[in-house]
Order: sequence, then structure tokens, then C-alpha cells
Amino acid sequence: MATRLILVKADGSVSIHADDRAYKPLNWMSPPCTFAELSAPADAHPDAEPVTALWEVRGRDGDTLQIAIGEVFSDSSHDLGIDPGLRKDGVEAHLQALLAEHPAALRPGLTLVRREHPTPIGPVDLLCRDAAGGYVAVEIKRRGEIDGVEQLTRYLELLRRDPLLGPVDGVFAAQQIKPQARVLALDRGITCVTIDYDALRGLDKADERLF
Amino acid sequence: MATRLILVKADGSVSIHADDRAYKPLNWMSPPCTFAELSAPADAHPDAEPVTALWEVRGRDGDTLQIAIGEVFSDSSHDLGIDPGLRKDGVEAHLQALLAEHPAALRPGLTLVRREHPTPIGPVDLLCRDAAGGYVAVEIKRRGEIDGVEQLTRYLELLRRDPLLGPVDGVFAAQQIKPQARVLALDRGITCVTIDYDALRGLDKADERLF
DNA sequence: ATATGCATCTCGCAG
DNA sequence: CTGCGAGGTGCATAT
Repeated sequence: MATRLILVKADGSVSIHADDRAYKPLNWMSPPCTFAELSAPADAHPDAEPVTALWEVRGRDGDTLQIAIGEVFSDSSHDLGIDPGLRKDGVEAHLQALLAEHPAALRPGLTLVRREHPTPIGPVDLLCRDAAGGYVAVEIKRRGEIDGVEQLTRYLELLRRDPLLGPVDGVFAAQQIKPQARVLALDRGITCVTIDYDALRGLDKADERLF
Repeated sequence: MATRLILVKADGSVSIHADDRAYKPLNWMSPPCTFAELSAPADAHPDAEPVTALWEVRGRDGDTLQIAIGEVFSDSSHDLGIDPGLRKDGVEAHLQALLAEHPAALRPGLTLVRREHPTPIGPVDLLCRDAAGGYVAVEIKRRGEIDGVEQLTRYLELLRRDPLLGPVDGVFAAQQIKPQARVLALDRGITCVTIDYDALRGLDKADERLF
């Protein structure tokens, strides 16, 4: 038993918050879920704090979350209406767009062949050619971790099976690259490039001024 | 402007919730952060809804979150006190502990060499030996997905470079294994084992009774 | 409905 | 403090 905040949203989710852990609840049930009040809660131990209500929230896979309520300090309900939504900036998609405009920022002489070049196991962020005409596959992340290196490795493996392309170089580009990811990349002959987002955006702005 | 829930926690975090997205806020600032009310909010557009207050939340890296408040429908504050905390059951650590006690549940004749056996790129969950004396590396997940297979593959690659160990088998153990992960594992010669947590715990309880 | 990839992920642990 | 792995991750998108 503890004083906690229970948040029931219109989407059907239920969250139980303590006064810490940032935005993450102690426990929760994601929608879709159904909500029921179990009748006549019986206290197992007479010494325990009395339970005045018992809620059961049932999730889609049959998981249940039971909430035993002792005392209610505050209970309010509000209709929030339709939300106008939220727009974000600076995510991976923007990095990809900027680098597609300025591939030479990754390696001098690099030119873009296409964005989201398809392979059987998913699209490569950028496919480029270097000054010598060789193909270069680029994987872009906001934060470069091992997963990204694995992803690029799989793409390279498939691209290199394509006789039309010939040898394919790999470039792993991110605003920040974790040491372990860097080690793994180098071990696999993949070049790491850390990106300065603001500088790149500046480059883009300068470009616009020229035309 | 929209009707939203603003949650300010004792840990200093601020979250802004819409009436959907399960427990995730539309926007937030994680602790540690400081909270200030900017004075005299000026409305840029006379037609816009009036802003009666303007909050600025500043994060550790200098990020700021500004909250413009029009009308307050409800405002309440509660002292939640110290939280007794939350104990979880059935997470990967428990699975690992149980399997370390009962490695033969993975494959008959298997015995434990050590838990968290170190490699240059991280620890292998379990290192075991089979009846024939050969080494077996075990990766344990609650939910087996492709990432886990990749992880085990990396460990195996490194362990197999160690001449002291000789050939090393791989076992991928999880309560639930996704079809694609299973296909990838089999393609790489890795054995998949789905674990019945309750049965394993029963095995453990039975063991305790013997001593 | 399911698989894949991103995220201001958050959180806990261990060096 | 930092890095890294786990999470009932959540969430959007493409298939």
C-alpha cells in the first residue's frame, strides 16, 4: 500500500504512478484493455490496511493488473477532446534528408545514387558512389550503436552479392557513435563518420542562399 | 492549444499528457530539471487564445520545454511520501538464475560452467558443457527476437576464436520465440528452446524440498 | 495483423 | 559518471 496516482486515459490505458521515475509508471496496462471493479474485496489479513475497492484491468493477451484501493484522496475526471497532435524536428529522417543533399560531408567526392535503396531485407538509407565510381552504402542513425552496425553489415552482405554493383563500401554515420559500435564497425571494414547536425544544417542554409 | 494534463513529479520531472498514447507523454522533461514561471507572457497574435501563464522547464543539457497555459480546469497537489517500491518477477534475471540452476532443462546432460561469461563484446548469459564435454553458449531472453540471435551469433564468433574452448554450440532460450528469429537461428545452426517459466519454477521448488 | 526500425526512449547495473 | 543491456519498452510505417 502506498499513495499513488492512477491515470485512466480515453484510449483505455491505465497507469499507476509513484512520485518518481520521470514519466514512466510503476505499473500499467496498454490499450486495448477492459476495466472492471471486482465486488466485495476480502482482506486476507485483518491487520492489513482495509481495501475499499479492487479494480481489475484485463489486457489483450489475458494479462491482468489488479489494483487494490484503500483511501481516495482526490478523484477528478476531464474530457480532453481531440488532440491537435505534435510535430517533431531533428529526427533521423531529417539527418537522412540533409546527408542526401550533402553526401560529400560523409566522404569527399561522394555522390548520391538514391535514398532508401531497397534490398531483400530492407532499404539502405543512402546508396552513393565515390570518386572512383565504387558504390558506398550509408547507414544513418542519430545515435550509433551496435545494432546499427549489424544492420549495415546485413545490407552490405546482400549488396555485395549483386554482380551489377561490384565491391560495396560501408559508411556508418551518426551524431554520436558508441565506442563498442565503432570497434565492431572498424573490425568489419566499415568507416565511421560522426555528423555535426548544426553544421550540416548551416551548409544547407548556405546552399539555399546560392540559388 | 489543447486540453492536456500536466504532471509535475517530486523527482523534478514534468510530463504533458494527451488523452491517448498509453503512458507516454506528448512531451516531457526528465530530471534533473529546473522550473520557472516566465513573467508577463505576451500574446503574439491578438486573435489567439489568451496565455495566462508561461512555464519554462530547463533540462540538464540546456534543453528547454516551454508550456503556455490558457485556462486551468483543475489543479491539485498531493504529497505521495516515500514509495515502498516495486518488485518484479519473471524478468530475464530470474530466467537466467533458474536456468543456471537447471541447465539440463535446456538440453539433457548440460552442466553450468559459469554465468555471465565475459567476452570482449560483453558477457554470455550462460556458458555450459554438454555430456560430450563440448562448450555450449546460451543466450536468454524473455522474448526471443532477431536482435537476440544476432547477439548470440557475435558471442559465438568470438568464443570460437578461443583455441582453449574448441567448438562451441549455441542455444537461444526464451519464453517466446518469434518465427523470424527462429528461422535465423536455425540458419545459423543455433538451437532454439522455449522455456516454460512456471514449470521451471516448479522444478526449482521441487529441488528445494529435497534438501 | 505482423514485422521492422526509431526514440529527447527510461531504468538499473557495473566498471 | 558513463557505457551498456533490458524493457510488459511505445510507436509509426510498410507489408
